[in-house]
Amino acid sequence: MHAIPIYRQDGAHPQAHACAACEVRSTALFGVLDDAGLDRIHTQIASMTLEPDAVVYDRGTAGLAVFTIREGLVRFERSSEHGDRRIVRIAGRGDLIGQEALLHRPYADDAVACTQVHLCRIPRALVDQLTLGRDALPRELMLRWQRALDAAEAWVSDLSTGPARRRLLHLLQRLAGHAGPDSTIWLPRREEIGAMLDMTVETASRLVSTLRREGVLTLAPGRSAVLDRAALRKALLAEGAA
Amino acid sequence: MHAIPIYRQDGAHPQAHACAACEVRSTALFGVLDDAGLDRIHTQIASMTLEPDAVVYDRGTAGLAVFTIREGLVRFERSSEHGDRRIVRIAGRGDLIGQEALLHRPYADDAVACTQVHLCRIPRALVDQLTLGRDALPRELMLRWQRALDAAEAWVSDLSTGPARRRLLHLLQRLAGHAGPDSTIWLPRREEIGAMLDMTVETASRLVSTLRREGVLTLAPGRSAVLDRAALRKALLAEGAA
DNA sequence: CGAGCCGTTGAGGGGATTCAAGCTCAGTGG
DNA sequence: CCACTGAGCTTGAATCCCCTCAACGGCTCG
Repeated sequence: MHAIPIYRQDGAHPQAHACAACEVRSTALFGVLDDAGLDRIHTQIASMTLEPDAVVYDRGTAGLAVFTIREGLVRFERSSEHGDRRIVRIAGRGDLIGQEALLHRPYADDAVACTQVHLCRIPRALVDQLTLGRDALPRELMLRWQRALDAAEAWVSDLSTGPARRRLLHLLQRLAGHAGPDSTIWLPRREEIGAMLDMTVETASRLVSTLRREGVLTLAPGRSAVLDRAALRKALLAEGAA
Repeated sequence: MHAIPIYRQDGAHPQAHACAACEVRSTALFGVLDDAGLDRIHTQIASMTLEPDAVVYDRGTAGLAVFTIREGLVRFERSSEHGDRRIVRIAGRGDLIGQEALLHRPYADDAVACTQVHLCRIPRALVDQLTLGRDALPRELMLRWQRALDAAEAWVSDLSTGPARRRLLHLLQRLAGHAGPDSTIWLPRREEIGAMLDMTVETASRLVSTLRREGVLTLAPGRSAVLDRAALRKALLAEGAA
């Protein structure tokens, strides 16, 4: 690890400034690149902002780019042949999404913004080009793949197992991981909770209300809420004991 | 794509013969290697056979090797802090497992043989060494990672969503994908079905019995069964219509 | 042969769904 | 300004699916 700035700050291109100011640059995909590789990339990376429920990409589309999440949450959806839709994973700040594009494969899920999202769009060709000859980048890529795989498996074991209340508590715990230090989390719509945890909106609503009455959760305006982390831990512990 | 044999057949080392005879060599990890890279590897790859319920590796262990499945099925398990265990994914012939070892990370799951399993154990150091300078291998690795990710997400959307009967039908459909042309599938124990689909053994038993009576399934000795693929399709279709 | 595991089936209860009715609140147009 | 509307959330009552508890039969194995 070096203390050298990862992205060069002397470029004239506007994106150079954006990269230099990027809050996640130390953990981002190109964190391993040196100056030699970095001069070329600013002009090809586009910074984008999406509003909640905006689509990043559609399942089945031939992808030409991967995306780094600079800020916000993105959910991955699949709908079965039966028509019902299920959220299979979420990704947050610092995560790389749409990696299947690098393999010239169609996107595997619908990717949709949960909150307002700031993304960097990285063309496939750029990664291909940087990958040749180097071996730090492939390793970095594989690391991200493994992270995604781990998240997907954890989704099965935490959010798709056991009674509804426990699944919701696990979801809150996970959302807390994406929260600021003030414990203000993004709280999904009831319908979205349903799609994440495979339950109806009514059940989701009942459970959220119960947790609110128990003091685990305090609703805040605009799809957000404040968590009592201690109470959440206690509630999760009580689940296990039973 | 070339028609050249992927593994050299003139080596004196016993593993060279095993590799030459390997049924999955065209789809295996080293399928992209040329002769130059192949001479060294035979001596380092170990062929192994495991009986059902034998452990390939344990979650949390510092892994020193990845494995290619030559034959059989392997399941990935996680147990929550509550003590209950959930199967989060299965892998079959041609799949690469334990890839996190390449990143010097502990294994993410318990990996357990479902059927009798034939594996090739590939030391991490060997892959590291072959990766340097080349770029075909990283691509091949990433492809496998993406496959695993896709499988994990499909597990959420197919096997963890909806009523018990539909989940079981989806599981059978998936097992059919690993079956021979005679439609004889490996049928998990009821307890294993429970861990895969998050249901009790009693429910699993009842549903299997029902499908047997409906003619979708015919039990065969030794944890196997014969599927009526047409009846299965019809049953799945009926699920959607309702 | 008894012990133990696995699978099956039954009866009863509970948790989640279904169906249904209000509620709040932001946006719209009279 | 305010009724009107529709989307999202909440709550209630009835139903049903699945779990729990329980008993029993087949099978392997010591």
